[in-house]
Amino acid sequence: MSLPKEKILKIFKALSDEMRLNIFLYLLQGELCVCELTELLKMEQSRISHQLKILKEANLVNGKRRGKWIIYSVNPKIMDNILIQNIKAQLKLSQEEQQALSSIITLGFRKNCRIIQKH
Amino acid sequence: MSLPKEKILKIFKALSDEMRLNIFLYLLQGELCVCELTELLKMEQSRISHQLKILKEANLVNGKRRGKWIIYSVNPKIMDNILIQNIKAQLKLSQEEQQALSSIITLGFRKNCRIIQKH
DNA sequence: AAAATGTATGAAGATATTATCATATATTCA
DNA sequence: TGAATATATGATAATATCTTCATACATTTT
Repeated sequence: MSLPKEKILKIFKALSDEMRLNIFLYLLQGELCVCELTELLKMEQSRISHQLKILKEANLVNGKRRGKWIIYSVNPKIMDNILIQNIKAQLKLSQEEQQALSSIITLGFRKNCRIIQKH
Repeated sequence: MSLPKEKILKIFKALSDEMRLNIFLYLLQGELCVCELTELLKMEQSRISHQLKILKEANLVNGKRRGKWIIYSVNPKIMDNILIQNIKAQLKLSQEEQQALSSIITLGFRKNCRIIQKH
């Protein structure tokens, strides 16, 4: 699948931020809820949400509600694009990131998640 | 050739600007001096130069002096990268842009270039 | 050598992006 | 139903990026 220049530009903009690129790389490994991303990136929830919105608007990811969580995953349609396939092939999470991801999954973090809420 | 995340990030940043993306697409078609880019993009010379610097720092292009001109071209090394190859394959100049490029080349614009100088 | 041409660059102002805070909303749990 | 949890979002503050202007520098032309 080939995409028009504006869409590609939007994708570049979305991925031109380290934090968003990391979120995208995590999601390429599998679906995650916001609280899991908050834990993985050690950043405030609202910050994550804002970044997710930008990734969503670039059509890179989408989120669907499941219970009280919103589960984000890579938009399957965008994976038809060879550019995105190459990003996946070329960019990998670091050992530590991969490790952190694994523990969150195996420990079932989501079930007893406690988000850093300030209020 | 595979590139580390920081380099890819820098490339995304460089290409996340419409003007820079266009410059890069033009240069994918062949080398151009600054005054030719100024003509093609209808933008101020210093603006073009600043943008070229960012593309250069991302290792996407490089410039070498030839007479009084500085000729920019795509860094051949970066073309080893499959991501960049896909960008080239997927993103094309519009008809008008392609047309403008052709005339600049065939008319030998560079030789009697007059840059919009304000001073 | 002086003038003109082509390009680069630092600084300042103009814009855009991002982070943070406060709060709203939806859902679940007790 | 009320409290707690998970997420989203608008507004503002903090930063970063971009544009423009003035000018410097290298080369060429006269």
